[in-house]
Order: sequence, then structure tokens, then C-alpha cells
Amino acid sequence: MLPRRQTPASEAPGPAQGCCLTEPAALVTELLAWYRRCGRDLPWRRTRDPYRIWLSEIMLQQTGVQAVQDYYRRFLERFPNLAALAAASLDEVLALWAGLGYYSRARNLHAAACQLVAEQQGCFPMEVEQLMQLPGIGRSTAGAIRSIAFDRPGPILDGNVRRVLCRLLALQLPPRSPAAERQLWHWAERLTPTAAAHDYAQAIMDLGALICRPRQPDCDRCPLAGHCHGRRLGLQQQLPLRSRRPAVPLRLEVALLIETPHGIAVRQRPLRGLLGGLWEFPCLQLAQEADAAAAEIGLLQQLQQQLGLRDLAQPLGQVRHVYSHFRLQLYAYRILLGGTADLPADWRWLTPEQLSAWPLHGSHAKILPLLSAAPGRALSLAKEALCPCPMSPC
DNA sequence: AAATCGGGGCA
DNA sequence: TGCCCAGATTT
Repeated sequence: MLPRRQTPASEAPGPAQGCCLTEPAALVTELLAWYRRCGRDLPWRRTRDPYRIWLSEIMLQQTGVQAVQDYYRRFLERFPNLAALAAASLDEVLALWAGLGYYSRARNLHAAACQLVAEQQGCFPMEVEQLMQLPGIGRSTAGAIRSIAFDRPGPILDGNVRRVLCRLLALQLPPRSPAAERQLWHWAERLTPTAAAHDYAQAIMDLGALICRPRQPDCDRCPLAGHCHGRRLGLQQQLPLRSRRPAVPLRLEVALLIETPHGIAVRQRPLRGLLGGLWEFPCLQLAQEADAAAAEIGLLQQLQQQLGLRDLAQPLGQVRHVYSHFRLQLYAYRILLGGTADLPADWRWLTPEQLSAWPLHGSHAKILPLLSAAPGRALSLAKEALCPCPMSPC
């Protein structure tokens, strides 16, 4: 066993690596005092139920507090506890997640619930390492659950903490670089107190959300202003360092609304990958950037040929949608059929009314208003012509 | 280490 | 428009 070496002077943090926090205990005390005066009252703070804490943490991954609240309420209404979630079908879970984004979260949530019921008698583990064994729970979320649900110290490094620490330390490194990551986790652990872990976790995140905001940090009201090297150096507006993101490519797609007396055809996407498990109209996309006008007709013809539909398709309009790593331009068409078409058996035929409550993904949901605005059959679909059991083929 | 994975809010 | 959000997983 080698003797534990001390950090040589050459590895001591230089200016780019950030400054040290010399009084972490005092810093935490002042932060906690501020939190008890100014902390937010949020739905998931009115419980210590690990199930509810867990659900909130997963929903809040890369998703704002505002967007989460309604989903959180609806989800708990339907699945009030772990057993209810584990007993549900993935389809039902996805339906409650539709519109929230990052659908692997819903799949992992359901899988983790089943795993806990099957292997842990439905009890959440308290240790970070065991929490991280569950799908969808990484290092930061594990720390958050341990802190908030169990009031035991669990370090967190989410977007809020990352920003707060970059400024406190005056860390002049790309915040996602390995060097920065090491520093940030080091201080995240160092600052997490043994006592008051629950309050500290909420406090550091509230500080990031209310005071140490992405833009216009409110240093005048910051309880940690006296500890902040970023502010001392006048760098609080510049930190954390921003990295230029490459321009996202444009993707072209054509969707076809096939209308029969039974309704409009939709299909489910594969469970893995983009928008996994959500539903959509039959569509075809160009893999790469291309000339929009020329590609539109080509894609439509290709799609109709694949489906064996030779009737004339009418344009419904176009939709734009932005994803994290590409933009989508979507051309919507409709085809009116008198009878049924010979299409895959796992497709379903839904009325416009049913579609509005169906887990369509975002870009295709944007087509529905175009349909309402267009003249023709869809909205005047005769009720008596409808299949009494639209979920199954008639 | 880099790419993948959504959608909404904001200046 | 570009950036941000209570990040994790896959390659």
C-alpha cells in the first residue's frame, strides 16, 4: 500500500480551478437561516414519503418546477403509492407522462417500481449506492432522495448547485469538463452537512432558483454574498462559463392522416429511443438536412407507396417543433378513404375527440388544430358510423 | 468523452 | 432566436 501523498504545490488549484471556501460551516449556517425565512412551498415538500420525493426528483430532471406541478398531481392521483405504480401497465404510465418529455424517465420509473416491489418488499433503500442501482437514479438524484426523504447527508450536483458552486468558487472552467466536475463534486460533498441534510438540500436548490439565478443573480439579497469568490472578482454574471453549442440540424418529415369512417390511423413508436412508446400518425422522415420543397412531395409519395394508398392526399399544413438536438419541419397531409385500408393490425383508429386525449407526441399533437381548421370529414364523423370499440379492430 | 433524449419559459 | 431547467443512459 502506497503512502497517501499530499497534494503537491503543482496540483494546487490555480485561478482557473477556482478558489477555496474557507468557512464551509458558517456558509451552511447562513444558507439554512435564509432558507427558513425564504424557502419555497412546493407540493413535494409537504411530505417525507420516499415514493413522492422520488417521483418529484425524476419529474424535475431537466424540467422546470412550473411544468412539473400538474403532472405531479395527476400522477399521484392515479398512482398514490409504489404498489399502485408497480401494478400498472407501462402504457398507462406513459399516458400520464405524455407532454413532459424525456420518456425514458417514465419507463425507468415503472421499471424501478417493479424492481422495488419484487426485490425490496416495496421499501426504498437509504444508501446512495443502492439508490443508484435503480434505473433512472444517478448520483445526484440518489443524493437528493437520501437527503430529502431520509434526512441523511447525500450530496447533490444538479443545475442549481452547479451554478451556485461555479460562482462561489469562481470556477473558470467549462462546467461540464472532467476537471470542473471533480471540483464541483468535491465541494458538493464538502458542503453537505451531517445534520439538517433535508433542509440543506432544499436550501441550496432554492438559492439557485431564487437568488443565484442563471441570469441576473440577485447578489444584494444573497445570504452567501460574503463567501462568494465570483462576486468578489465581479464574475458572477459570466459564471458558469458558457460553451458554444453547435447549430442543430433541420430534419424533414411528412405525416399522413388516414381518415376512414372508423377514425384516423395512429401507431405506437418503439419503446426504445426517441419518444419511445408514444403514438403518432404514420410518417416518414429524411435522415439529413435537405431541400424542403423537393423533399416534401418525395416523402409523401414514398409513404403512400409503402402504405399502398393511391388516393389523392390533401395538404393540411406544416408544423415546426424543436428538440434538444435537432429541429423538425413536419408536413401534414390527409387522405379520405371510404372503407377500411389494409394496414398493420396493431394500428388503431381514433376519432379526433379520442385523439385529443391520446398520448401523441408533441409535434404530431400540433397537427390536430390543423385538422379542426380544415374542411372535410374528420369533425363531422357520424357518431353512429363509429366503431363501438375503437380500441380493437372491428 | 460524446451523443442521445423533450418541451416550455424566458429575455 | 439561444439558453436554461431538481440529469441519466448509451455508445
